[in-house]
Amino acid sequence: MKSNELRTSFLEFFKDKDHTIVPSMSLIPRDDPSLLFTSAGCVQFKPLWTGSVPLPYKRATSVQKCFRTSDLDNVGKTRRHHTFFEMLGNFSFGDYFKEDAILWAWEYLLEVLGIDPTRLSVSVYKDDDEAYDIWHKKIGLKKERIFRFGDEDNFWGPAGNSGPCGPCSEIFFDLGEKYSCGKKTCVPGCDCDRYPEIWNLVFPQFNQTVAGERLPLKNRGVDTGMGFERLAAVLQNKDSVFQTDLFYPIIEDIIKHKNLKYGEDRRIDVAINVMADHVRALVFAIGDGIIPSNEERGYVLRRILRRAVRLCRNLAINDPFLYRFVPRVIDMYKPAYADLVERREEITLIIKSEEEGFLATLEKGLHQFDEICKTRNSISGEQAFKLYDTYGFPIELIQEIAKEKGISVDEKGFMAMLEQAREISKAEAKFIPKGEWTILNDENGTFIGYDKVSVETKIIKFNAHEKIIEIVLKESPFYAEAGGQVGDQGEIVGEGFKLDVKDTYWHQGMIVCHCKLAQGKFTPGKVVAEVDLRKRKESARAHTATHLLHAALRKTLGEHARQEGSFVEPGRFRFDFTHFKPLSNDEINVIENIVNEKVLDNIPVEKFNTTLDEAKRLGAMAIFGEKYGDKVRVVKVNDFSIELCAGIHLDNTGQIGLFKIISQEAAAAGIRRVEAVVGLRLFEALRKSVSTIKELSQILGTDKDLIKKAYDFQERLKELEKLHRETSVQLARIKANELVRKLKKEKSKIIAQQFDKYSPDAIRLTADFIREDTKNCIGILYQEINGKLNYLIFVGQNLVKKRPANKLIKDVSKILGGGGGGRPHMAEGGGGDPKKVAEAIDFLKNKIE
RNA sequence: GGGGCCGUAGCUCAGUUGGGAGAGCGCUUGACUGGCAGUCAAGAGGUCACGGGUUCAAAUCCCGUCGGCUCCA
Repeated sequence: MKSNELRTSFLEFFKDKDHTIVPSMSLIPRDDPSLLFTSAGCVQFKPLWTGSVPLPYKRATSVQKCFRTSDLDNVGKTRRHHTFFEMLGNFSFGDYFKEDAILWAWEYLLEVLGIDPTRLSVSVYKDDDEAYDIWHKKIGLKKERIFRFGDEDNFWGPAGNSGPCGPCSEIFFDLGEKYSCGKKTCVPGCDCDRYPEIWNLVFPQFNQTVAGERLPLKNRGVDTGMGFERLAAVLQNKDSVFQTDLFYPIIEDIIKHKNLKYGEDRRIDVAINVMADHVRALVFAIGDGIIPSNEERGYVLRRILRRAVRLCRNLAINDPFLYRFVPRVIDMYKPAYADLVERREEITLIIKSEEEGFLATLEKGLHQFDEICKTRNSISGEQAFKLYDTYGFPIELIQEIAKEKGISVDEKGFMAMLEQAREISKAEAKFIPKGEWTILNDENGTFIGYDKVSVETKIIKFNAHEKIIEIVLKESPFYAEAGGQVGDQGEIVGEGFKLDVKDTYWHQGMIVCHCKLAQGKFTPGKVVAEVDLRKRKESARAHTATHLLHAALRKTLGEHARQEGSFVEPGRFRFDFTHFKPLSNDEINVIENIVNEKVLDNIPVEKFNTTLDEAKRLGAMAIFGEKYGDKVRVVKVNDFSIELCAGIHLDNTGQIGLFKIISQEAAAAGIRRVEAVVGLRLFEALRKSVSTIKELSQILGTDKDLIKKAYDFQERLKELEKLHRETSVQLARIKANELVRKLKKEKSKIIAQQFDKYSPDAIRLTADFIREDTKNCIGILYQEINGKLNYLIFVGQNLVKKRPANKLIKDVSKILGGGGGGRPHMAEGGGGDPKKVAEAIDFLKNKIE
């Protein structure tokens, strides 16, 4: 069965059993900060089991995009590990339980897929007799094909650090003797390749807290996950996932490009597998809006890409290479993930430029490498770590190159330093209250902030740790960070205490206020919650302005200028959009004009809830990679701008006040970022710049052509500086001649001369000239500035060894009460007392005679 | 969120314990010259990222900001 058919057959099977087909969530998990990536099919459903949101359906089925890097080192080497994969799942929330889950799984495998039941065996949790009996009595599976395992294997979850978990039952497929590790202990569940686990049926019945406690789950149910790629390998009768139609077309492309042979040299096979896996993962991750970067998700992406590039090097590929296979991946996945198609060029470009970036980094690292090799023939742990940590040189590559050059690497020392760095990083990580959530009322807070900014309500959940307290309110006027708009700030006042709300965010369907205790002692109960209205207003100005900007960009630049992300805070915002070149000044002017026209037209901003279909019919813009429910909120300004958006907006565009773009830059390849300010903040900035210009015109003595005037001044200054330099040289020459003549006439060996109003440069030059003319003298040239003495001591070439100037100046400075230093032929000092000059000169006279 | 490194001429970079802002390439001009980066000479080009501090003196030391690279969480 082709994999594209397999997907549909699964969804159709469960649809027939009254399941709602739910689309895959983005690889970026929404409102779950404990997870970096969507790592399983159940992630998007977590709040449905805990009951923190109302149930939209009781049964669901999905094919979920997933991303895991926990086994990164194994990817490509084994027949079943990969970073990106899809998971087939069926889910029940307070509805059917073990029996139906098991019977349907069996039915699907046997009757739809036609799998030979004699090749299947199962496991259950050690004391889960209920599941055991269903397999044994209802299905009729023989006892020797049912295994009981403990917590390690048959208790699942939670995904992330808290949430639903429970016992599970796994289904294994027997590939046959030849894949076995041969040990006597080789039974289903063995680590070797013989019995891949194809389906895991989880029965979530507990809600594990952050602290590790397991509470009964409100909507206990079923959560199953079947590895799509593994299943495809079984059905297509392939040795490994890389030979299925989910990978092989990519592999074919790779070997065609470089005339490689697949299946002959394991080392080459592994490299090709890794490349195929990683490029597929990159396409999906970037498709969901993650961009390679130096932090968080983006960093994981960067690491994956670099791992692949490094393996390219092993195949003697030294140019950007991976990006070539993006079209193939997208082509393969088009039937199930059509939205990738329109992002093809962008994804290709991002991967290509990241590859180029890494190749440049490697170039720099190689330079460092050579520097080290110049001086010694081994690399210490510290040096290896520096190459790795500062120059981004993968340790594997350090070893490879060292091997080529025949030098050793202190791997133990390297690992020790890496471990140390990890510890430091962990220890300093951001403080999140580790305390326990106290649940006073097991209902969900509701957001009422669209209409109200102040409300009397009560605390229903809280998590306090010293002065940091996280709070869930029954009714929250605080907007939680979403859609790029920062969370509201404000205060919560209760009996005998006051809390400052520093931030508000979503956590598993709850609106959480991150607070700091400002006054009194915290006790839960009735409170008055009030949003900081001034900040809220300024945020709303900025947010409504992003919508106008978005529309103006599309109108000016074309339909491709689509929003990629935004960051909205009081009075200003950043807006990222797809566009391939910088905006010209003309374009910026046009865009600003359009937005400001809409502001001046004072158009009402309509906000209403509707269905997703209706919103689409209206032509609403949605942000790519965002997931929307069936009910959506639409924000509409005439026909000019219609967007899906849950953010806080103004009542009419006039409240924006004024709009101005203040900067633009590249956010990533193919993505431009503009920053703009609005409202009061913009007004403040304008006021400041007007007064700056006013002051400037006063200084420059003109109120027009300021720029030309400034250039003129600059030009004039340069001329004068040049003239001054030339004069200084001549003056120094004259002065030097004079002093040398005097020296010779007096047959003295010391020159002491006051040089007031000379520049340090001129004094130095004079000393240079004197040193050219006479080799046997010591000189001190000094000047008085602000009642203190600056001085320069020089020593003739023949005396440099015997009486180095930098030593003399230490002693002279002691006499004068200042400080100084320099080089043997010339030294400078300062801060001395002018009255003691004579004493210093006497000292020098003594030194030379 | 926490570290490391970096920011100096158009480009690639050097700049010792704080004490004259440099090299190579490129550019301009002139002379010489039959090649492969031709040779020689002269010249232009710098807010040493920015803002504070320490100091008689900061490209150099300290603090902060911005930007780039990089490692970890």
